[in-house]
Amino acid sequence: MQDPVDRILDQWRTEMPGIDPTPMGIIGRLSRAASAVESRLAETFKRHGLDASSFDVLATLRRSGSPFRVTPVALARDAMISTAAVAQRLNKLEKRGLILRDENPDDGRSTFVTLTPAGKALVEQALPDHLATERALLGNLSTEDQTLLAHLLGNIFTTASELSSARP
Amino acid sequence: MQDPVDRILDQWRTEMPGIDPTPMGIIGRLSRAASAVESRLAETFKRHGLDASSFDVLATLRRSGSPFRVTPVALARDAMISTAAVAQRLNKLEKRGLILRDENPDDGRSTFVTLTPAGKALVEQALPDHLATERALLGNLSTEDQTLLAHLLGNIFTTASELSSARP
DNA sequence: TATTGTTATACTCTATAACTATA
DNA sequence: TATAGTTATAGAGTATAACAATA
Repeated sequence: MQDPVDRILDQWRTEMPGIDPTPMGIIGRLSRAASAVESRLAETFKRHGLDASSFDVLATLRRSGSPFRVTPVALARDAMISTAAVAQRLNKLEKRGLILRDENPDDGRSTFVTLTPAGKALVEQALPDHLATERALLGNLSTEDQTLLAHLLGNIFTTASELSSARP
Repeated sequence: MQDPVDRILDQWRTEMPGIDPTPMGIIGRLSRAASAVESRLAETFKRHGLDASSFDVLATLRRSGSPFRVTPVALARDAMISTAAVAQRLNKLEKRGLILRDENPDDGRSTFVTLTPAGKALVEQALPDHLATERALLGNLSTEDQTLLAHLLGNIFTTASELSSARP
């Protein structure tokens, strides 16, 4: 059974017999799977007036527990983006009344980002739908396969992170 | 052993005991792995004066075999982007002398995109380095694990594609 | 001096729409 | 009418740099 990725590998084997394209099969499928999954998740978010980055912020606040308050630095670390990018995400969410920014009385430099009742309601409304989509995406995999997949992906993530920090 | 994704799942289990966040563990690791891998690949491409989308086009042309000629529609299908996006990728590559556009004498609407000798040389120079990076990213996985991972990812990709086309 | 957070700015990538030309 | 391809344009998202304020 030939899928598009297998056909690509065959082309390479014919054209460049000296090189082994096997790794492309795994990395290629990783990219394609991630991108297809992303599209499905985006559809779900859109139904709730959200996108992945907005949901990301709201979900981080929600799962942090009462009082649903996190600093921008923590949000940046969590999402692996710059604090400037966080500030712009927050501007959008603040305009919509989904989060608000408070001063930190103990540290004048710092800001508290807090989920508003509207923001909490929205993320709690989107969450079950989001999880249903994720469950559907995994629907063909047994529990054992899912556990295995999580481990394999975790391994790649770790390797990729170490590769990066290995270059000074 | 707790990784960041496990901590996120624990937070959800505490905050929303009614919902099962397990699918987030797999989908979350898929996104993170893909994004970390993408960063590593980008570093390699950069060393050769390329980025992922440019490499993508050049590689498609190269592996198509002599005369290294493909139409924009085929490139769009292959990369899963619009033909307008392809035209803009081609403009960049054409300015750099890495591809050229010819008319199709048999169909006046159609264009042939051809790899120049410079484009061929560049992609052939980048290819071994690119594969070495991919191999390094998979370095901790046995051959069996890699085969398994390819199957699991293929399964998710298929499910995601069917989910999408299932909505009319 | 280092940290927190923001804005201004520029960059990259994409899709949509409008258009030309050919089949 | 449908297909191939292009440009113009706008939108989304990011990072870098510069800055203000506080630690």
